[in-house]
Amino acid sequence: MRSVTEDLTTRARIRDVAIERFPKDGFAGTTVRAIAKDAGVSPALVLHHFGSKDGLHRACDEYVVHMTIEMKREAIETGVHREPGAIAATYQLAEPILRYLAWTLGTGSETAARIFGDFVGEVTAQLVEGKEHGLINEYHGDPQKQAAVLVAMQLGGLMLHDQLTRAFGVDMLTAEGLIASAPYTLHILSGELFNREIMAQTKQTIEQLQPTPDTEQRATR
Amino acid sequence: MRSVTEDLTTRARIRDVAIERFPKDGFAGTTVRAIAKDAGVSPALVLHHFGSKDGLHRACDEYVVHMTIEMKREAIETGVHREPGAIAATYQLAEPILRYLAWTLGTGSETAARIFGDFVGEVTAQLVEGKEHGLINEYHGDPQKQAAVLVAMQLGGLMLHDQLTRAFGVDMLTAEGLIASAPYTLHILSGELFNREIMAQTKQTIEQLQPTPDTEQRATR
DNA sequence: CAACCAACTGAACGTTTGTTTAGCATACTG
DNA sequence: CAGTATGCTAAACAAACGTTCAGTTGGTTG
Repeated sequence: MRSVTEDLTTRARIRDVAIERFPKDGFAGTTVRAIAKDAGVSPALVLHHFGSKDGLHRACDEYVVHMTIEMKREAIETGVHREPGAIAATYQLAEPILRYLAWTLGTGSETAARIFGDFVGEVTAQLVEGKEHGLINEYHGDPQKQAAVLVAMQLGGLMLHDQLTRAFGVDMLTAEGLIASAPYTLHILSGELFNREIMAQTKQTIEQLQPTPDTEQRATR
Repeated sequence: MRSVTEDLTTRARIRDVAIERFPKDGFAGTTVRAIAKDAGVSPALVLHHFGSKDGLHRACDEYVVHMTIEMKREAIETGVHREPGAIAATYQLAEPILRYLAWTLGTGSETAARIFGDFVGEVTAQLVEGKEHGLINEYHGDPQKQAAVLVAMQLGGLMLHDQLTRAFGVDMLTAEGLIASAPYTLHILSGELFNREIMAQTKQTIEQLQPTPDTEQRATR
């Protein structure tokens, strides 16, 4: 498989190197000199293009957010469930992007909050729409909070891809890994794993521990 | 509420400062001088007690793993669901521990693999036992893989606690946050959120995309 | 009291860090 | 052809880094 980074602008090549390095060694742990060496340029050029190390960080964030949106759009247009070949190609290209995304989400940065917020917004809409299409039975309480928990669950798999890769023996950031793990995820989400009565009962027990609603607005169904 | 770090050994105080700093600024981003300043000692003393910065890192890992085991044991003994006051106190003490844990899991270190592996082992046992007690209906495929996905989902909430805290308006690393979010989690796990038929059907569709089993050992139910 | 040991510090060491600056080549523009 | 951006580098800079070392406390032991 051909390397994608062959025929790129030098600027883009530097950025791509940074996107690979930051998640691996952290921001402070990644030196400008290391990035320059990987990209085959002088350290000065990195700063010539991005102004500063922070500037490079911002550029990486911007690019990854942009690519995430682009990937999502493309996935929808292609039709995710119908073309496993296409989604595989997308994933192949996007592995560093996903890795960077997972890293950013763990940093608690402003970008992380933005990405998480976007996902929650989208899933919230899907929850409301899903009730019409029949995919969603009924969400509990505030749909936005329901969406946030759902997104956190999903992203957990992304952030722990290294561990899941070890557990499954397949790279979790590829289509193959997704396909291998999806049945296990769906088994849980379809309610087939846990005993429904016991879980529902536990839920009620915990709901009784809720602090008094005070003057807070209460979420309605 | 009294600070817990008042009447501690200097060595312990340094370690606790490091446990707070590492997740916030990363390992490379945290300087020995900053740790020393926070602990009110000289930088030289940090290295006197831990040999090197890496030694301090190892000591933090060890301590957090130890505390995690201790907390789990204590939670079981106290009876998690019966004494909200006790669990609250435990959480109060353990917030930095949980934060450090979440950070470590994202680094892909050896400690992260160990912790994740421990969790998976425990949940796997719970899955098998759960079938007898009725909590578990039936797990899909390999119980260890099922456990891994489950653990990743759970830890997703831990690793994204900052985002969930914002979404819920309550600190997710406290008992209050746990209680606030638990009903939403249980709503999903009890199969009340998604339409079961559609999810089960999607699962079957994806199972058909599975690569040929080749010579791999196949997981049995 | 002398000897000792662990806890602790101030000052310094050599490296590495992000960044700056002056300058070189190439290619486009008038 | 002169002029001027653009992409790029080598060399150097001050600051900050992890670490070392000699030396000072204060309490314990013989």
